[in-house]
Amino acid sequence: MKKIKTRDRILDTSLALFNSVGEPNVTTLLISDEMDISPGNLYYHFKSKGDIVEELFGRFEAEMLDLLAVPKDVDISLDQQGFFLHLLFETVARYRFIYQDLVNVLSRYDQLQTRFRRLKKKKTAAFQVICESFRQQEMMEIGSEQLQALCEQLTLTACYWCSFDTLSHLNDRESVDPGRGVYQMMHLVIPYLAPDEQNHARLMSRDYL
Amino acid sequence: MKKIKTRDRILDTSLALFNSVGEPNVTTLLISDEMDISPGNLYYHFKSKGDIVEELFGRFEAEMLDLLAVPKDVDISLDQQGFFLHLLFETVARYRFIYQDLVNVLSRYDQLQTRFRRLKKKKTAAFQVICESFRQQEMMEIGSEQLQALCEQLTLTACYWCSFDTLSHLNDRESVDPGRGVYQMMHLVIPYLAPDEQNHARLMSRDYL
DNA sequence: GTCTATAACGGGATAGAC
DNA sequence: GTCTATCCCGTTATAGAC
Repeated sequence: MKKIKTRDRILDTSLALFNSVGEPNVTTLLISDEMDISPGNLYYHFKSKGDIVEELFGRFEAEMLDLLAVPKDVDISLDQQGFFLHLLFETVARYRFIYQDLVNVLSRYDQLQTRFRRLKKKKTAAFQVICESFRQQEMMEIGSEQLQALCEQLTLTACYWCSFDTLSHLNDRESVDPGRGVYQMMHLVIPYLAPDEQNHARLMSRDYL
Repeated sequence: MKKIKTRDRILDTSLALFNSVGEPNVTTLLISDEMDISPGNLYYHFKSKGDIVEELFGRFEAEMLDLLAVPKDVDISLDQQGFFLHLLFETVARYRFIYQDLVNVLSRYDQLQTRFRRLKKKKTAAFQVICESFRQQEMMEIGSEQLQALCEQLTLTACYWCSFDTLSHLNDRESVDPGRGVYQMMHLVIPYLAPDEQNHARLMSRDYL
């Protein structure tokens, strides 16, 4: 059993603390305390708290970009979409601290703003590709104005469902169930699906509750 | 021209600053500086920064509760709903600082948590009443499972649209256009409306762009 | 009611020994 | 690589004069 490097342990515990009590409420002292190392040691590995945040954001960004690289002009099935949504919500949940105080976090680390916005655009684009595929397979019927609104709505929900959900149970902020989010997303799409697909999607969505 | 009381001026400037740079980034010094009064003077009127936040939240809460008191068993027209949404978004936009760093704000002033959650529930309930009215007028056809998902979605959007929108233009955080939010909300409802109403709603929604 | 001055605190960050 | 001790600064909050 290989020993995990201190640097990585810092990132891991930081992430856990950020998620559970919110990034602004986490001091460098708390992090080092939790790990039973000295504050100085922490600053040996990272020259500032901001650096930790940025590196965590970088990880998130990389995972998301990887996930959002949806191939164009390929037939996407409802099940594949469900799986995609599942992964998406799972990833967001793992880095939920970013979204929970979004404006605050982005305003303090301002190089993150453009990167975050790019991510948001990619998200919308990915949903557009998926819907486009559905449309080509004649599984979906939707006007272009509605499509635009739908994809925006999907992006909004992908970003904020996790925060919205924790509002309902602010007590235990450790565990987050991504299922409900997937369920909501599917129900956004369902009205625009062809009748047969609607039933399929409805049945599928229940598995996520 | 009557002189505005200092106490109220503090609340007003605080609100403006909170909205434009985020509550956590606003110090009591900044507030008093902006008003050209001394920090001590500020503390004469409010015993802490938290008190200012709480009083502003109280105002928001009162306005919202007033707005959300939708009468039951009354026929609601699409136009009335549009007006309601407009007021709703306008109010949220005026107190958008609460939502922009929601988790952070709620975690630091923990008595606000339950109050906020109650507000959220009332929001969902109000949407349910409206949809119920539509259904009774046979303007809307929707299953109870979908209805639940729809109302949750409406609540989510009502809460977060404003923050989501400012992400697109983080430069000027002073002005917020509530129109797009109303537009999105309408497009959530449209798929479940009867054909005639759909057209009406679509036309209406464009006015908000 | 409003001001100035200052105390008290907490968090981020550094220096230097081991 | 890790530790202890310490500095610096911003922020909240208070004391007391006007």
